[in-house]
Amino acid sequence: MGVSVKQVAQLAGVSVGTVSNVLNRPDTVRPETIHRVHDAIEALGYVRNDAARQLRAGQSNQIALIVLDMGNPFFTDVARGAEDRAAHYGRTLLLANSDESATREAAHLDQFERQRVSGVLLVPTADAAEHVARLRARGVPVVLVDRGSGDHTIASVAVDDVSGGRLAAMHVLAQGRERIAFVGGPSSLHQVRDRCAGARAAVREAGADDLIVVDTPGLTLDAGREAGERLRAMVRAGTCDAILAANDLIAIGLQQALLAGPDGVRIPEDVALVGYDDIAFAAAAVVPITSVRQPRDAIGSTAVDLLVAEGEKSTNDARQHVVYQPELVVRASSQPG
Amino acid sequence: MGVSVKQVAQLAGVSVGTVSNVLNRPDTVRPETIHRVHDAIEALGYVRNDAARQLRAGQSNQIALIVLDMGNPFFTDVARGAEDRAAHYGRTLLLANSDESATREAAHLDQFERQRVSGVLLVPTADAAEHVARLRARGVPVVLVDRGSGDHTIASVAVDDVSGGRLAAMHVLAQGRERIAFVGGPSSLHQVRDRCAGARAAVREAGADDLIVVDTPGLTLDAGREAGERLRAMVRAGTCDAILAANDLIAIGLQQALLAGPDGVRIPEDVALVGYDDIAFAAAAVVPITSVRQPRDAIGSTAVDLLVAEGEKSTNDARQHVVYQPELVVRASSQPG
DNA sequence: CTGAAAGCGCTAACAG
DNA sequence: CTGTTAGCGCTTTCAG
Repeated sequence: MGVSVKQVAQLAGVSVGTVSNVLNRPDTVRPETIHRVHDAIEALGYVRNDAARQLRAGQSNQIALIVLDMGNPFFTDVARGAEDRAAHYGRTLLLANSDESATREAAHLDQFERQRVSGVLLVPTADAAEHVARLRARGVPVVLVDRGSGDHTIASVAVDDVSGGRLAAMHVLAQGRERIAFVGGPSSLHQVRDRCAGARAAVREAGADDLIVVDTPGLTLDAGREAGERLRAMVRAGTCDAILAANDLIAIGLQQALLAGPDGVRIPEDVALVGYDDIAFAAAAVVPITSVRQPRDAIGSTAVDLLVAEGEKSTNDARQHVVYQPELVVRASSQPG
Repeated sequence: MGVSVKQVAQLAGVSVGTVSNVLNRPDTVRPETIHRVHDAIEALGYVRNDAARQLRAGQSNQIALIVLDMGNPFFTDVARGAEDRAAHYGRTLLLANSDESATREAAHLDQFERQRVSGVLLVPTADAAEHVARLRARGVPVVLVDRGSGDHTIASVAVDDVSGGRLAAMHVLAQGRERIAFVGGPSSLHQVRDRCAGARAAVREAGADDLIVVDTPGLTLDAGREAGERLRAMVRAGTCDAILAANDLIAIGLQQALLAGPDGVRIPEDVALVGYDDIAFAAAAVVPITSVRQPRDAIGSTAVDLLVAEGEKSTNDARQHVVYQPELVVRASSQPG
């Protein structure tokens, strides 16, 4: 079948040990021998077999990243940041998508464990705790991404979502809006809960009406559209004058539904709209969407840094928890009007 | 380090061969033994080592997919289709991003070759021919995606981009638009060349002015915005009344720049805009964008089908070439005005 | 500086 | 039905 070191060695007239040395520690081999070996490799089209190498080594140099939704540009940006950083450490990034499903998440984790990846970056689903515990029990380094871990022994990189929710709410409150809705879900996701909690706190402090919470089955364009149908009626009835979305996909979907049809409402005149993540498409929407920006690249690259640092710790050492502060980017969808 | 079959065998009081049988051919093992082995696996937290298994097997059951831009929802949709289909065959999909760079593409291909993936689905960069030839010489099955291969011995799944370009052009020509621009690049990409060629052919046949071709450095939002700055002036000067974009990211970027500022132009009154791919965000743009739809999921899943079929062929057999027909989805950005 | 040999964890014969 | 054993391709001592 494949070409192996043995054949290379034979053609070059050396032993397999020497071929291995040429490949991994060229400085210990005579230049002329190196040359001969390289010629043989070229001639035979030899390609190293990672499975064998990894079997020998005991683990791979691959890092896995599991995100909640590959269709969300927020996560592809995080992935890009992680991939670049991983390359910097000479590691490969394996990308997987849980689609917010704990089952799919578990399946991917199993697969990665069998592959003996050197670590896992996980944007966890709601029910991830158990899977994570199992992984760590087996000694697989884990970094939680886009979510602070309550557990001090698990490293994490996150954005202060409570603060982000507060930021969004205070922005619309400052314009005198008082009937504020928060749209997102499932509420089992921490991102959703925290952003909602932040918004609710701001609303309470301002003495406005209680936050209207609209639950959605997921953080997608479609979910946003569906919620928008319901909210359009509320806006027309005057029971809602500002909407905070749990992410930009929801916000974009909401906007489409709010503007649509003969009974469409005006943004921001009738209702202000604020998204979350500040993906590139938020600025390109029908009415450009105000959004809470997260440092997407930095989240990914920092996660890789933490994972690499993880290698040097024992299970019970304290872990690092990086928390970024979000930032409000104001656009037309919430312009005072 | 890790727990191996040997330890499982010992605890269960059987031999390693039996453990392997329990795992891979349970029907050949007495139920009670199976039970004992499973208990031991559970107790020890045994996880199969894929590297060893794969080394033994000679190749993995992983399929690789390399796309041009993970940030483009078109490709994530293709990837989703491929992943689902791969799972259906009991295979895992490895996802990688070349970012339109032949260097990155080559690096990923090398990596996948070392991993002995069972095949590669490739959305090729402009300079991929050489890499592909090398892969195939080593016996790695390859399916070209989103691009018909001139070579009959390489399987491919594609969309008729010439036809798609023609569709877009005929649509705006039918509205009496005669000064049509095509925006996209780099022109080394076949997608760009074919779509442009189709548009040009339609324009010629209609006897309109020659197609104005605006080259961009990539198929991204940013590239679209930059091109939009230039085109806005042309529209105002009356030298352009319709724009065909090589994809939706370009179209969305274009639209942002065209509408922006005090000298912004109106869409579709001053200029019609047509995109390509029909990603979800096209419908959510400031002015919803008319687009040429491709069957994204089907492209991904068919690619996997072809790759699997590939397994049974010898190098010189003819390969299958699936070509989908695109479909025009008309929205406000090109509404007769 | 180079060669010989052991062994990583697994599976697939082949014997029992 | 179960046990024994020979490698898969590689790296890494340990001798030469």
